[in-house]
Amino acid sequence: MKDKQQSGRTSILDIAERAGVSPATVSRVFNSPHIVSDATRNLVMGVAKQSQYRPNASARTLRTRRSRAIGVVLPTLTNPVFAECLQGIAWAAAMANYAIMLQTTGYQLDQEEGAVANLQASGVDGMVLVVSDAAKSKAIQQIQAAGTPYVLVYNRHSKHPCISVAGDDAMLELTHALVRLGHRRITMVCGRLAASDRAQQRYDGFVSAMEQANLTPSALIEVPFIETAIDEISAVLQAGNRPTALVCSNDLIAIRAIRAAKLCGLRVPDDISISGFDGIQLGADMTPALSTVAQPNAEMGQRSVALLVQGLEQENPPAAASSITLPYTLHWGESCGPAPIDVCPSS
Amino acid sequence: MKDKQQSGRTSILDIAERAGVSPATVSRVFNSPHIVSDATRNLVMGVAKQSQYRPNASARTLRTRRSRAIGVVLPTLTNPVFAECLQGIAWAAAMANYAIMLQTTGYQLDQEEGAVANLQASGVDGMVLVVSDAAKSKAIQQIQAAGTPYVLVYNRHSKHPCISVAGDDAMLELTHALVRLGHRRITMVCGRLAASDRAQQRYDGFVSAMEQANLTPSALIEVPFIETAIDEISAVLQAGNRPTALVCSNDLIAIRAIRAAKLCGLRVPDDISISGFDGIQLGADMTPALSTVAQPNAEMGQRSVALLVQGLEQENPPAAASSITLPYTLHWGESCGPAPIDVCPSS
DNA sequence: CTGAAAGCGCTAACAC
DNA sequence: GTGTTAGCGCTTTCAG
Repeated sequence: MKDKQQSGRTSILDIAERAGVSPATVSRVFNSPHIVSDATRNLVMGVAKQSQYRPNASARTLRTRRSRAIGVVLPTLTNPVFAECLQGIAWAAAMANYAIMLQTTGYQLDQEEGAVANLQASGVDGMVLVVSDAAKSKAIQQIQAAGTPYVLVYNRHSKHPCISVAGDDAMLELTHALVRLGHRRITMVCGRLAASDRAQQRYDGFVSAMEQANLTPSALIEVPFIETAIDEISAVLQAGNRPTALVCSNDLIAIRAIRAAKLCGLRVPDDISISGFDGIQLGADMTPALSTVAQPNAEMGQRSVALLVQGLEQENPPAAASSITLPYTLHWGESCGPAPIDVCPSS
Repeated sequence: MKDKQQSGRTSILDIAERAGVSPATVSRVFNSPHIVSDATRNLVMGVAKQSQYRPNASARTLRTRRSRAIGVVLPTLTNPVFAECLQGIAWAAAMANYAIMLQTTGYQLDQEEGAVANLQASGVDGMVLVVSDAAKSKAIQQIQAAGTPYVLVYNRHSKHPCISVAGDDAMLELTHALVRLGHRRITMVCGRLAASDRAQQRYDGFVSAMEQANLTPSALIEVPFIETAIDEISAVLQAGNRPTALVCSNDLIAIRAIRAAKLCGLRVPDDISISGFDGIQLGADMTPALSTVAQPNAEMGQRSVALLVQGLEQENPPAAASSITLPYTLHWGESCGPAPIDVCPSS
């Protein structure tokens, strides 16, 4: 009598039969409830509930060609900036009733392409991604070739739909502020430029600011993104005529720079000012609290999903024109201060 | 002549036709290449490649009842411990050629159930999750009712397959070490116990250690998981007869406690020792470097996927018996030191 | 407002 | 080694 549901899942046919209606009606109850009479709807709902019926996603996807899944491609979760963003993505996706499929690239270009390929194979409806370099990303080309809707986050490029912050402006503003605090010898510490167009843009802003202030930016320090690199930074801090300020391309690097400085016996910010970029939450809980350019990371994730979903629903994929530039905030923590006066004078 | 592929995706039928073979053969080429003759295999592969053919995942899933997707349920990505774990999950899943679908619960029980329901609806083959309380999780019951294979991470419970670390032992060991350093007034700062069985277990270890040392643990400070709570901690530090050591249930809380201490004018570790738990990577880059019980977070993620996938492949769902306890490491950073001698004597 | 029937793209018996 | 065929569970015209 009740041996029907034992093997496999209950299907729409079972529900139809038990409710004494056609499968089509059951389908309607789930997809367009309002076009079904109250009586039948309640009846079907009841049967479905007590049979613990769950529509089969693959069958639905196969039929409708829409998976309600969106692919997410991120460099790493080891940097909290992306974790925070992903949290925003997850919230927004849940709100919009989409599932998310995650892929991580480790800043590796071949992995980016692989991630995109996997996601295409999984049949996602669209993708949210942060790539190394939007300008020459093969991964993006693949996506476009397949006609999959997509939105970039953090990346900033006029030819793509992007949710981003004006990193160059932000860095320019930050650098100016440092100059106003009396700093003259300012060095930038960057993640590998080749692996991040954001770092490149931030560097540009830094250089502009220095030029406008008639200062020569000292040689850029390029460090790996994922490993620690405290040694490279220490070397610079121990050289003669060391910088009075270190401007870092992201918070993680700044935190390590602070450690490097302290290990060198320098006080932050008394002896040296150090700034970050991103506004990760932990930055505010450290001591000294990190001075940084705060980006609305979770919001950026949410917005990217919102934009993508909107494009999906109205069958009008997000285009470059719908890009959104979000405002940044200069967070003055405690890691930056006036330039020290007792340091050996410049040159 | 070439107007076949313009609408929709190319299917296995197209490839079969173009290659002059049957659809079944094309299927075989993709699923069991070795049972097809070299000649036909190469032929089909060629046609497939140049037609940019990608097997349709939903159709395959519908037919085989296996999605090659695993669901992941995590409390939050705002705590790097879970982000690091997720990174491990992502790696392992990619290695094993599985996709991952992510859901976040914010430590909310109803969200846990919702997440599981969504994942079931998405048709994942199995799930990896960390729940608030393994002992009484309705979410886990749902999973079991549906017969979906699953593995818990961080949670530790004899009735479930778990990848975990002995949090109680670890905390006991840590507390003993603190006692050996001369600390007598040690207070534990915990995330809400109700929201985390890990915190509960760690607390148990703390209490055991204190009892073994014939010390009375001062009242537990319970703080929220996600918000900052620096004020609550400061209050305790400013009270008379303050603790000489703060034992925190996770690194995030420890970092905030360090800030609270410093804001109260206390030096860490000279005036007060503060320890964390989890071993998030950032802890090592801070100054003082965080003293903590390090867990192999990424590895825990990897292992959980490995265990799950193995269970999936051999159609033998992971059981409690296959649980794995991973070793923890006491990381002595710089945030803990000998108890100060100048503090007002106890009672 | 509801039912009948076709088929989305793929795999797995089963024949040859 | 390869081809034929029958669905997996669902949605969606098209009738009524």
